[in-house]
Amino acid sequence: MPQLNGGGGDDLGANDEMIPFKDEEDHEKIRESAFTESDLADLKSSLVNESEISQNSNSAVIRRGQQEDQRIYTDKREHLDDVPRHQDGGMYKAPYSGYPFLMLPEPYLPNGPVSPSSNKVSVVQQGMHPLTPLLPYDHFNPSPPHIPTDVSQKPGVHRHQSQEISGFYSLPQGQITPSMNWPNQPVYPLPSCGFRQSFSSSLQSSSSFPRFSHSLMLQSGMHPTGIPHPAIVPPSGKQEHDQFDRSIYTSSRANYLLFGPVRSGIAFKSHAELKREKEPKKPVIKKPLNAFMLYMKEMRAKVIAECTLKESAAINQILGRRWHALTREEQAKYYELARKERQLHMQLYPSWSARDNYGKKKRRKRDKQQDSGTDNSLDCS
DNA sequence: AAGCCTTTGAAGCAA
DNA sequence: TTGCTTCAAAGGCTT
Repeated sequence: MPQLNGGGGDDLGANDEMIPFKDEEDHEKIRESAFTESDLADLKSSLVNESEISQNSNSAVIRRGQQEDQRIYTDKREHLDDVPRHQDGGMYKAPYSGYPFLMLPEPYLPNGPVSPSSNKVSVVQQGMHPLTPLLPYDHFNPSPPHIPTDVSQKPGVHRHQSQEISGFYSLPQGQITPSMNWPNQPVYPLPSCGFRQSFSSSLQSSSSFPRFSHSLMLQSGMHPTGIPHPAIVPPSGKQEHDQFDRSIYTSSRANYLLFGPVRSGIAFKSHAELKREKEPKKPVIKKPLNAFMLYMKEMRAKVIAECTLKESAAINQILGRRWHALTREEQAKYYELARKERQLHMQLYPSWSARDNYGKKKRRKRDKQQDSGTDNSLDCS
């Protein structure tokens, strides 16, 4: 299995990267009872009950149990390592286009070169998982014979560049595809039926910039390297708006200077406000996706098509069941992918912390639970 | 318009 | 170390 690199090499939380498999028996039971595409109708009708069950059971207890199981499973990881990996030998076709898996030229990476041969930029095809187009799934083998997988990235430990990453994500030298338009392209696989608009081509013109003229690309949604990145999002959707407003303000101020306060028709903002406006808003760097999130991204469209469902909550319940029904090997693909995601994320944003995004939501779930009193579990009769 | 729902996993933090 | 909290995605729904 994605080896999860046991052996003390995996610093990216490999120990908790595998789901708890209580034992084979349970797993088989899960698989037997797992959602099948043929019983879609049953699923829809039972969905509520399932959610009720899952909600009524103490989630904290469940989590705790899972964590314990994870510990148990950690011990089993040696087993997993014996499991044939990616038997299909095919490509991992995750459509997720999370990180571009760029090979950043030295000047672009805070920590220096990714690899000795890193003077190139690799980009993934749009609409595909960054690892997909370039990497046969065999590349996910965490222990390529020639590449050490040990990346020490514990908190507080210097995150050195992973040669593994460079080995994984390199492209033919100098290759840049015109598809590096992360911010605008949907991260999702677009099903053939297309419930979304096609990829934006706004940055297709990026092919016109010979290499990253990064000084011109330092805008929201772009990594400081000048490379757009899906993990970077504007602090709010209003950013363009704000800039627009500012331009209006600028011209209005000119009017004020020319025509005075009456004809200019604006009330000037306080010095503090002006200062605040001048400070560039920090783009939000999102958390890297975990294995389940990657799985959801890949499978959501499929579930939507199969179940004719649209509500994410319901879809996620299905995906949660399917996730548990996956074999170790199947899950391992996503754990490994998630590990790569975290590695790359750490390389791109060495100083980023998940804590940075805390408090983004205005109303915490906890607050709501306090408000509602005690039990907010579903009452489906 | 903003938050909720729903899932699992990773990370952060307090005890 | 343990246990809890928050966030990551997503889109319909609720407030």
